Amino acid sequence: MRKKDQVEHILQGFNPSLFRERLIDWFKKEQRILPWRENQDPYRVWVSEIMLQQTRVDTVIPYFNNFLNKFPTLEALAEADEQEVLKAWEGLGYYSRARNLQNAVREVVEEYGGVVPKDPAELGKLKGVGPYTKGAIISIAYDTAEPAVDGNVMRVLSRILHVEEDIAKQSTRKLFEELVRELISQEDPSSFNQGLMELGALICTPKTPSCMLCPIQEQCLAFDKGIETELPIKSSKKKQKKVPYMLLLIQNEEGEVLVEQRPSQGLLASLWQFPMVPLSDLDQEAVKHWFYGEYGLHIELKDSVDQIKHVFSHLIWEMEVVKARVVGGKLDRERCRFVDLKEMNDLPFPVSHQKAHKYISQ
DNA sequence: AATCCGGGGAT
DNA sequence: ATCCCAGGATT
Repeated sequence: MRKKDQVEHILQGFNPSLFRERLIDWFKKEQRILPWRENQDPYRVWVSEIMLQQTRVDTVIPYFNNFLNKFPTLEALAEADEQEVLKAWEGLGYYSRARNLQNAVREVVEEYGGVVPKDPAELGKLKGVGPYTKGAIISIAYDTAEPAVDGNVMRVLSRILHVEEDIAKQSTRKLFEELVRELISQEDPSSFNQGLMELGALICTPKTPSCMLCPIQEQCLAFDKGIETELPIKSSKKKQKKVPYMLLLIQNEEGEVLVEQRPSQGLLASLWQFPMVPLSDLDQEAVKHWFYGEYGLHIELKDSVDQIKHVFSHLIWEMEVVKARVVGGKLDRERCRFVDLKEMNDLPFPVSHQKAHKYISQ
């Protein structure tokens, strides 16, 4: 009840029909030509929305085209091998998106007869489909008037309507959803939602918005007050923790390299990597001993060839890349084996470990 | 409400 | 260096 009063207060004196008209006209004229805008196929819209989570349009385009080539339909993706799906996602990040997408697609094929649900509640139950993605799919693929509030929408509306709530909070996203429910076009919710996001991507950008080109300039409270770069307000996140590792490039007599598959949950789940020795609780002399205990192999450390720093959203890996060779023992570890370079190329590797590929001797 | 989960581009 | 990106799941 309080949030409703807040919505009413924020929209006091605002002209929604003028806003809708100008936004949609601008979008229809200025929208970018993008592969997922070729048609309204719910599967294509779905794949694009998952890929676009926390990921820029220019980054997604080649992945989207490749992915739709390999998995053209819901059924094709449902039947695909998970490793193949991860390989198609390699380098895109947030790999649980790929696994959740395939899980959800399989559910749609089995439980919904291969038809992406049109009911928001049903759609929202699917793995990886949250409040934003649900609204995006339902409005873009099915022309249903539901909010699709992402970072762009919160930035654009916080400026136009002068909202000073912290957009890092979940409750603020809900506030914007209520605002969009009042503003959204019932006639063309797809162009309205996409228009808000397109405006955020092309005009109402984070640092230096192009207000002189904005179709909504006349209605924008932030522009009127000259505070557009002060909005939105977002609390800052804390910085990443550094974790030191030794990355081992271990080759046997045949020149094959030791690789292992990461656990099926957590960071970089199910991707492949080179053995990493945690150094935070280990001095370098103890590495060989630790490695024998974990892998059953006696190794001899050779050259240290590089120092790789890889930044994640919540931590930083600092990896010393060391070459090594096997001098004895017997490999005894799950999800771990020697592969030649041809095999290695078929396995999905995180970018952090791709950086070490070039140091492998031929 | 916090934290986890990738990688890259813009500033 | 810092921010942010067509966010969601887990705790």
